[in-house]
Amino acid sequence: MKEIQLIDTSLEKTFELYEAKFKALADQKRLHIMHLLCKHGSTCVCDLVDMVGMPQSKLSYHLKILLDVNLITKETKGTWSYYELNQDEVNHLLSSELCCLFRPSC
Amino acid sequence: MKEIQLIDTSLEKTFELYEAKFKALADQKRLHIMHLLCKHGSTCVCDLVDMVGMPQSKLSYHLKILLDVNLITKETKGTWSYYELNQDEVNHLLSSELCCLFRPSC
DNA sequence: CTGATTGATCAAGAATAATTGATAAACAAA
DNA sequence: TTTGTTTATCAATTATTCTTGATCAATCAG
Repeated sequence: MKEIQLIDTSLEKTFELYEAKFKALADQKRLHIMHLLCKHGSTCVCDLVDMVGMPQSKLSYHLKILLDVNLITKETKGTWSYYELNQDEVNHLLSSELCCLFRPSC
Repeated sequence: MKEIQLIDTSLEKTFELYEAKFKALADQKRLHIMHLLCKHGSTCVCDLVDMVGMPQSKLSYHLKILLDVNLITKETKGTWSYYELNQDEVNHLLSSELCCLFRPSC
């Protein structure tokens, strides 16, 4: 009984975690951003703005959502912020077919 | 140029498709439902109501969302509706680790 | 037929998420 | 210091999604 509770609790935490990750993935614009980061590697926000054609504040909003669930990483150099796709996270989450959308070799 | 357009268009459609699938996955309750369907196999709504402890209309709402993106299937027998996890779809979408959450053998 | 059960759908309200334009903080260059 | 650039954040609006209780259609049992 107690064990079952423990199992249920950890399952609940697991579902909570994946809910957050899938929420981040559940948006065309963010999938596009991830695809671009995959194709171009580490990219700064000002370049991304041109690539995706959306206002900077909107882009930052979506980048933060992806960053918060570890789907991308960020490195700041001076005034610039460089974002990069987190391949490991993508691989752990998605099927190999789907990973192909976010894999440079595909 | 035309080719690039074609590629972009199909990518856009691809992102649109996965946005819908990830939206369906982006909810604890629905992940839980999928997990239950995986563990118990084909299950009717009235039994699911007890398992998940949510009102029937709410459950039907979430089942429809999963059904619409093909993550589960439905078979009606008389008054009863039996739902089942679509293993193939899950496997095509998620990593093998993650699939384990929705695979009877794990 | 009558009455009960199953499950989908609807309308209204509540809760979340996305968008926008403006501002602020951090840095760089003159 | 002053000016310009880069990026994050904020507040307000808009849009989307979720929840609830009620109702309806279909089926079944008596």
